[in-house]
Amino acid sequence: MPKDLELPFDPIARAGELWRARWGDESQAGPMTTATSIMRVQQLLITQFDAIAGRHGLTFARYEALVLLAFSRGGQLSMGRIGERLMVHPTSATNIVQRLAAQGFVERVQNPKDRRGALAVITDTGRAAMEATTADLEAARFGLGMLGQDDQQALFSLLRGVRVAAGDFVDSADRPGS
Amino acid sequence: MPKDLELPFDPIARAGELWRARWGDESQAGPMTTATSIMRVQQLLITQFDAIAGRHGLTFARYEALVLLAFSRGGQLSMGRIGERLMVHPTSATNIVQRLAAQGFVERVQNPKDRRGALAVITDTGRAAMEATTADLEAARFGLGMLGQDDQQALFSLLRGVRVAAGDFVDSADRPGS
DNA sequence: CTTATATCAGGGGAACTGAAATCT
DNA sequence: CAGATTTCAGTTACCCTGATATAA
Repeated sequence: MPKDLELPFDPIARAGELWRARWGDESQAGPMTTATSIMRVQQLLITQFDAIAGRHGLTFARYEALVLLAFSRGGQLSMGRIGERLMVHPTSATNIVQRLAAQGFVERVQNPKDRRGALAVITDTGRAAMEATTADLEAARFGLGMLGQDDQQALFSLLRGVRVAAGDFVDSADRPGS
Repeated sequence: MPKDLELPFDPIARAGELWRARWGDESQAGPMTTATSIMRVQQLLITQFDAIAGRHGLTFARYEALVLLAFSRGGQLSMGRIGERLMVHPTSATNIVQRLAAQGFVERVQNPKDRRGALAVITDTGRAAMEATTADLEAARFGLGMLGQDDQQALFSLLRGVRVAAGDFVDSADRPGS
């Protein structure tokens, strides 16, 4: 979706003004511009991240899978758990792992404890690609270097509220009775 | 990308802890978790928006194009301007308009002022689909109904900072000399 | 038998590149 | 002629659905 063309005005703010003019209702223009901003910033970040990961033969999605494996015990995980933790469909997990395997970044082995199951195991070259990508992403400060630590923290908290409300996970702080 | 599976913990916060444990460096775990949060929230929103637009035969991308046309003089715009304002590649603009035209939501006409150019003109049924989708999105408060007006405004401002830094548009407030 | 795990086949919406046609 | 506008063809990456094989 990306594009970099520099407009002399903020297109999102302008859309908000049109919205306001048409419905004269700040209560709708606000959420609309904020939602649009989230989408635009995501687009800016993913473009940047994919470019960085691409320098090491990865996409950001595949990089995330490598990070997950690298952080797991023995560097291995079943397809099911990968899908779960990456929040993608099981067939997407299979697909991602197949691509990584074709590149030699992971190896597919049979799960000895469940012969239905396959395990993805990160290889040394996979670990190296992951670490090189990580270093570059850190150097780019994950595209958010312009935010001070307070702003970055505030942004995380606000977004966390959205995720909790969407039922993304059970916020244990929401269950005082347990 | 979506999935709705409810985990008993915040997977993003957990990834942040692992990051912190490995590199012992808050300055990296913070931006990383915040960036991941942006991506996840975008995913939650786009899934919801696509579902709503789908009730009216649209995707969110096509809905955005209809909104743009509806707000334009005469309800018409060239492919180039559509791509520019939607921040998508020109070929993507062509593609979106072709799909809308196939549905009868826009009509393609020759630009009388530039015979190279085509114009997309929104039709009455296109306008109706757009307005029905808008009503549903507003009812859903653009997926951000859980945020108070202050929080919503704060979120917009923080994201605006990211957009400005990325050079998405020229912030006139950044040019005191002009 | 039911359930779980993973894969395969197939499709959709979106984005890109490169090349071409058409017009200014 | 050069440059702009749009389209076309082909590719890629991703995510999904539905059906299937295999094992728990």
